[in-house]
Order: sequence, then C-alpha cells, then structure tokens
Amino acid sequence: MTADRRKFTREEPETRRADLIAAVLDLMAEAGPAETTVRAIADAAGLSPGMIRHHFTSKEDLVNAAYEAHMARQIADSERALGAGNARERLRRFVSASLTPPVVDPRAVSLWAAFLHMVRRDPAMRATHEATYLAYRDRLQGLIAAALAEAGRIAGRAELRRLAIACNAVIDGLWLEAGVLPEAFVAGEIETLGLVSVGALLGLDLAGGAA
Amino acid sequence: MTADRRKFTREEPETRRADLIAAVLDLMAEAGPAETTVRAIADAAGLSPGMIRHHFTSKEDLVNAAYEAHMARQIADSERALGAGNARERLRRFVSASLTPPVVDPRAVSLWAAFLHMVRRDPAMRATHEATYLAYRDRLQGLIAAALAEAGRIAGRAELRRLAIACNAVIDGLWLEAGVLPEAFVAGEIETLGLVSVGALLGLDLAGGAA
DNA sequence: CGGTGAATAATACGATTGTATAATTCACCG
DNA sequence: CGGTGAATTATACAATCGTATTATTCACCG
Repeated sequence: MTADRRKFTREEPETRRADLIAAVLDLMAEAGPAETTVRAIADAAGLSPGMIRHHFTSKEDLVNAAYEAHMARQIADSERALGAGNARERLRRFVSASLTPPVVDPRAVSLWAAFLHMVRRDPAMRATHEATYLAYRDRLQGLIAAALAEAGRIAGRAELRRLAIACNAVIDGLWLEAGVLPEAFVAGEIETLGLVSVGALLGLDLAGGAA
Repeated sequence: MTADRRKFTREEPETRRADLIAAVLDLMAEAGPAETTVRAIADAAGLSPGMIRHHFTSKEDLVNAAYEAHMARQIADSERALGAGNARERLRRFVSASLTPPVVDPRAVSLWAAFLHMVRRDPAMRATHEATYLAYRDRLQGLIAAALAEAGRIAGRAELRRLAIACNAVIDGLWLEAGVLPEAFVAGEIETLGLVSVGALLGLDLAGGAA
C-alpha cells in the first residue's frame, strides 16, 4: 500500500496562479494567517507544494498578489452598481452596494484583519491599501457633492471632506459590525440603516422611494 | 567567553503574569501575531521562555488572558469619563472618550485585527468579544435614550436599537480610520467629527457648548 | 516515434515553533 | 545555618515551517 502519487495535469500558468491566489484568500479568510502555510495552500488548490515557488518567487510574493487581487475585486464590487440615474440615486446605489454582499461578508472582514499587519510593514502593500482607501473616499465624496448640488445645496471643500469622512465612517462601521456579527442583524437591516444614516448625515432622504 | 546566564530575580506571580500579558499586547500590536512567539514574548518581558508555561498552562492560555485584559481596559477607558451631568453632556463625554486616546490608537486597531481570527474560533474569546461589544452598544443606547428623553423626544425600542447601531457604527468607523491612517487627520478632528455626526444621527446638538 | 524540456510532483533540509524536562537560584523555616 | 521547595533559567525534543533539490510526467518537435 504505497502512497498514491498526485495525478499529473498540465495547466496554463495563469490558471495555476489564479488557483493559488484563490486558495490563499480562502485560507486567510476561513482559517487565518497562521494556518495559511504553503502546504495548506497547495492542498486547498489541489496542487503539490512546490508549485508555489514555481509560479511565485516566494510565499510572500504569492500573498502580496492575493492581497492586490482581493482589493481590486472589492473596489470593482463597490462600483459595479453605480450605473446611470440622477446624483441622489447614484449615491443611494453606491451606499447599498457597499452594505450588501459580496462587499459585506464575514470573509472580507477576516481578510482585512489578516492582511493588516502585512500592510503595516510592507511598503508596497501599504501603498495599495492607502490608494484603495482614498479612492473609495474620493468616489464617495464626489457622489455626495453631486447629490448636495442636485438638492440645491452648496458645501465648501472642508465641509465636503468632513461629510465624506463621516459617511465613510458609518459605512465602514456597519460593514465591520455586519461582518463580525452577521447573525446579529436581519436581512437588509444593515443596508437600510446605512441609507437612513448617510441620509441623516447629509440632510438628504436616501431611503425613500426612487427619485 | 561563555553566554552569561540571565539574572535570577524572584517576583510576585501576579507581577510576572502582568508583565507577560503586557509583552504579548506589545508584540501583537507592533510586530503582529506571527512574530508573537514564546521566545519573543519572554524576551520582551525580560524573562526566560519557560516562564510562560510556568505562569500559564500554554501560550494560548496567555494570549487569551491578554485579550481579556485588553478588552477590559478598552471598556474602562470608554467609561472613565462618564461622570455626572445631564444626559446630553454624559453622552457627549462618552462619544468623546471613545474617539480620543487611549481608545483611539493605532495599537488598539492592530490588536483588534490580530485577535480577530482567534476570536472567531475560540468560543471563550468569542464570548468575551460579543459580551464586550453588546455591553458597549447597550451603554451607548442607554445614553441615547436618556438624551432623547431629556430633549422631550420619545423613541420606540426598535427605533432606539437602530439609532444605537448607527451611532456605534460611526464611532467604530472613525475609530478604525483614525487608527489605520492616523496621519490623515489633524488633532481633535475625529472627535469633533464624531460629535457632529452622532448629533446629526440623533437630531441633537452635541458639538455645541456644554449644557 | 524517440528526444527534449517546461510543468508538476515528491522528497530533503535547516530554521523555528510550542512544549517538556533538567538544572539552578535563593527566600524561608526549623 | 543547613535543608526545602517554589520560582526561575537553560536545554532538549518532536513537529512544522518555508525553501531547495531531485525525480517524474507528457505535450511538442524533428
């Protein structure tokens, strides 16, 4: 009874890289960084451990690639639902998309936490993080400015910045709470709460009927 | 030239336990969970590695104790400034304390992230986390209810719960942003923003002069 | 249709991990 | 003032880590 050898199947390098990245994100989210070993990654991807250093220069390199892929997808998910419509409606959809799956997801919060310390130390990851954060806030600030202008209100630069930070904070906070204690909220509660709260911060009615 | 032996100094077990806990929190916050090894902990505490398993049953036991100590201090820091005064003023001070050091601190965010995965898996840590979170939110909800009542407004249970979740979210979000990107905000900006935002969510003026 | 080489698998290796055990130190007590 | 034992240090050990190396597979080409 010899240990059976893993089947040999040739695949595109891009496919292999994508599989390894997906395995890293799965493990980071579900099991945590400590359990995300090269052997666990390879096993989750259905490959031999050697593949990691064949397709990436090191485990760290693979993890960095996984972080970039995750951040890119988070941004895409937030902006996916923007579409057309007036400014209020676009802001409404942006907030909704930020407070519903797949953006709101225990996995996403887990990943955020798992990567935080690497982001703190690795300059490249830190740059990716800051760019993503500020891009999101700028996008939000632009939508807020447009919605306020549409309602006939004007806000100075400083005031706009304050509103964007506050709205971003309430969205982040709800994202966090829903991700950490998902069973503490009923379906749609976080989204509605976000629309009402952002509306209260801005003095706009976002939760009401479509414009 | 022999390696010099560490000096033998007898200390109270409580002191030793406290030193080890402090070392764990330092390392978790500064270096991350991966670098928080028994040898690094002992070195940071100025002790020999064996002390960990002498004063705690395992490294995991020590880490759990450190988590509990950290959470207890966070709660104490939030409530420290409650004091006397009318309901609005008490709410104001609670929000302020939650958005100024030592509660707002890059270290605190690092610790939160470092512990998240252990909290997810370890039932005891999870219980501590949920109890702390809900205790904080209940405390906030009580202060909100009193402040609204003082202003002659009544809110039903469901409405009160929604307000508490939303106010907690904006506080959490600001806590997070200030902790992750501390250099992105000027002194006092987060605190003022929190008071204005919570006030806007509740329809109360918190940022204005004392009652 | 045998040879070649990149892709894949399997194994080996040194370093580091948490834990267990043995060796020291010294306050305290009779 | 010698003996005792808990506190402390130092060392040993098996397991596991990331990496390096060797062995296989098989599509492709002449």
